[in-house]
Amino acid sequence: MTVAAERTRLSDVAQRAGVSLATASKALNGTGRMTTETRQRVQHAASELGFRPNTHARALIAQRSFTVGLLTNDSYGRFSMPVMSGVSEALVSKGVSVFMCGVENDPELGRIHLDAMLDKQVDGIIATGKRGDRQLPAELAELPIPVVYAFSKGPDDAVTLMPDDAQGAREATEWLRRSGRRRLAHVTGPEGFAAAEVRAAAFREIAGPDAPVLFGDWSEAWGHEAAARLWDGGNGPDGIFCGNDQIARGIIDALRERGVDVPGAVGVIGFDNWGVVVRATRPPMTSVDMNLAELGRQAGRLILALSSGEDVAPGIRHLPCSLVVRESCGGAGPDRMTA
Amino acid sequence: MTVAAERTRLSDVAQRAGVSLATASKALNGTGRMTTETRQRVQHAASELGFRPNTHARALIAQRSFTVGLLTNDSYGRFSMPVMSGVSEALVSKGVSVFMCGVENDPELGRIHLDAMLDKQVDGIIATGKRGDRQLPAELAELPIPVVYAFSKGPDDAVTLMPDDAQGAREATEWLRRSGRRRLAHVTGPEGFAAAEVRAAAFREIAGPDAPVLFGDWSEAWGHEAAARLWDGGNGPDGIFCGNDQIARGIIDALRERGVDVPGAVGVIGFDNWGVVVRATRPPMTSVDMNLAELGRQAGRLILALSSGEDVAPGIRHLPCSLVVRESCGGAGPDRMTA
DNA sequence: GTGAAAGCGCTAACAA
DNA sequence: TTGTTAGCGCTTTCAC
Repeated sequence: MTVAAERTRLSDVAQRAGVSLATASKALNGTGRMTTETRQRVQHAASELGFRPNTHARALIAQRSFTVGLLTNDSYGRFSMPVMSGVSEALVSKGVSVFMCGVENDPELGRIHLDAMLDKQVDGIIATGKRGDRQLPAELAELPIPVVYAFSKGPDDAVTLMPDDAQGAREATEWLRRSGRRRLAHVTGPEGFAAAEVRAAAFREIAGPDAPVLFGDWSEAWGHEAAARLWDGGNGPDGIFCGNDQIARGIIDALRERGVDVPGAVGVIGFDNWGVVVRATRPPMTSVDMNLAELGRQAGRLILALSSGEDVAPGIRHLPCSLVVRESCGGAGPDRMTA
Repeated sequence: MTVAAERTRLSDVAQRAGVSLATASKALNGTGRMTTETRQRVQHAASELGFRPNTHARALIAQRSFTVGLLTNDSYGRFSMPVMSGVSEALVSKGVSVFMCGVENDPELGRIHLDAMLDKQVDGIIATGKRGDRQLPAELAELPIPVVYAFSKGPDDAVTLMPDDAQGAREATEWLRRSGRRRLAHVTGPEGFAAAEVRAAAFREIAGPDAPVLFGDWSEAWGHEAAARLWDGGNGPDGIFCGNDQIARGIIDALRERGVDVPGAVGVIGFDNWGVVVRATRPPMTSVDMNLAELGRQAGRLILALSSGEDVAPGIRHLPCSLVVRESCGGAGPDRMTA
C-alpha cells in the first residue's frame, strides 16, 4: 500500500508531446495560440499519462486556491447538512472544494479553524449554523476574503441568505383557512427566537390578531402541553400551525390520545419538514420546507461570484419556503418530502 | 469589501528581523542552528507582521497538503455528522483540514470528488457512510494515498473502523436480563443488513436461541406492527431490545396505547441513541450509543499516522458502544445522551 | 551562526 | 506558432 507513485508533471506531458513546457501549459488551459494539431497532441499525451495539474503550484501563482471554507456550529447537522450538500453541489462542478469547519460554540475553536482557512488561502467563507438569528463564534468581519452568511446572522452590510419564514408561515396558515378552518391557533418555540417571532407575526397576519399564539420551546413535550391548554375547558381550534415539526407531532399525538381526529376535526401543519418526524407522525405531517439545500446552492454561487471579483449587492436575500402537503391537514398532495 | 490586503511573506519577516530568507525560515520552523536571540527576533518580527506561511508553497515542496478528504454518502448526516466532527476534532489541532465530499450514491459524483481530492493532493481519505456494510460509490482501492474506512465497508485488507454492534447488543440484552426480565424479544430492521444480523445474533447469545427475533424495517410503523404481533394472542415479552430507536419508539407508543406499562411491565431498549427520538419518547428511552464521534477521532488519528508513513495494521477495529440508560428499561441512570 | 542559490510544478510575459 | 525565462513563496543543501 501507500507507495506514492511518481506523479506525472507537466514536463512529462510536454516531453511526450514533443513540445515545450509553455506550449503544453497553454495547450491544456486553452490559452495561447497554436495549431489544433499541437493542442490535441498535447491533450492526448496528458490523458495518456493521466496528468493532473498540481493545484498547489497553480494556487501559488493564481493566488487562489479553489477552495472555500464552510463554518458551522450545528454539530447535529439538522440544518447545516442540507446547506452543506447544496454548497458542495454548486461548487464541485466548478472545481472548488469545501473545507468543513465545525466550531461548536467555542470561540477558541472558531479562531483555530479561521486561522487554518486563512493559512490555506480559501477563496471565501460560508457561515452557517443551527440558528439563523445568531452569529458564529468567529471574527468574520474584517477578513481579506469574501464571506457569505447562509442561515446564520452576519453584519448588516454582509451578503446573507435566509429562508423566508414569513412567507412559509403565511402559506401554511392560508392553506388551513382555504380548507375551511376558521378557529386557528399557532404553537411555537420561545419568544426571543427570531424564527418563532417572524412566523408568529405572519400567522397573525392571516389568522387575525385575536388568534391564539402560544410560545414555549421546540419540543414534543411542549406540543402535548399546548394541546392540553388549548382543549382543557372547551373546544380547541380546528387548525393549528406549529413552529416546528416536533411541536406538531406532540400535538397530533396528544389529540389522538384525546380522541380528536386529525385531520378530520383539526388540521395540523408543522415547520422544517424533517423527514424522521413528518414521516413517523400518524397521519404523516404537512410541513413547511425551508429548502436549505437550495439556500446552500445559492450561497455557493454567491461566494464564487464574490471571489472572482464580481459585485454582489449586500443585504439579506430571502428564499421561498415550500409547503409540503401530507395528510395531517386535510387535502392530500404529492409527497415532496426532502429529508 | 474584498480588498485583498497584501499578505506578508517570509521575505518581509526576514527583512524586518534583519536576516536572510533562509535564516528566517529556519528560525520559524525550529530547524537549523542559530543564536536564541536571532530566532526570537525573527519570531517576534513574524508575529508583529501577522505572518502566515503560504501553505501552497509549502505543499509544493513537501508534497503534502495537510488536508484530508472525507467521503460520505450520508446526505442526511445522521451517522456521518458525528464521524465528521470527530475527524475534524482530531485533525484541526494538527493543522490538517478536512474536505467534505458528499457523493450520495452516484458513482459519477464519486469520481468527480475523488478527482478533485487527488488534484488537491489530499494526504489521505476517510470513507464514511450511512451504512457500515456498504461500499461507497468510488474506486478507492488502488489509490496512491492512504484510505481509512470509518463506518463504511472497504476491502478486507483495508484499515477499517466499526462500532462493536455485537458488544452493544449484548450489553443491552444483559441489562434487561439483570433487571429481572425473562421473556426477551428482539425487533429489528431487515435481514441482509449486517448491523441487524449482528445485533440479532448477539441478542440470541444472551437471550437464548428460542427468544423471538422479528426482522422488518427501521421505522416506527414497524415498531407498532411488531408490538401487535407480539401481543396479539396473549402475553407479550417483558423485555424488548430493538435494532434502532425508531422501532423502539414505535413499540413504546404502541404499548402505551394498549395500556401496557413501560418500564413497569416491559423494559424497552433502543439502538443509536438518536437525541431527537430518545428524548421525545415517553418515557425517555434507554439506547445504545455507537460513539461515532470517537470513531471519527480515531479515524483522524489513523489517517494522520498513515500519511506520515507510519505502519498501521490492516483489518477491522471494533470500537465499543455504550449503553445510555434512561427510564424505558427500569433502573435509572444519568443521562449521558450525545446527540 | 548565517546566507546565497537551487528548485517544488506551474503560468505568463516576452522573444524568436 | 512555439519556446525561453522569470517568478509565485517557501525549504533546504551547501558555502562562507
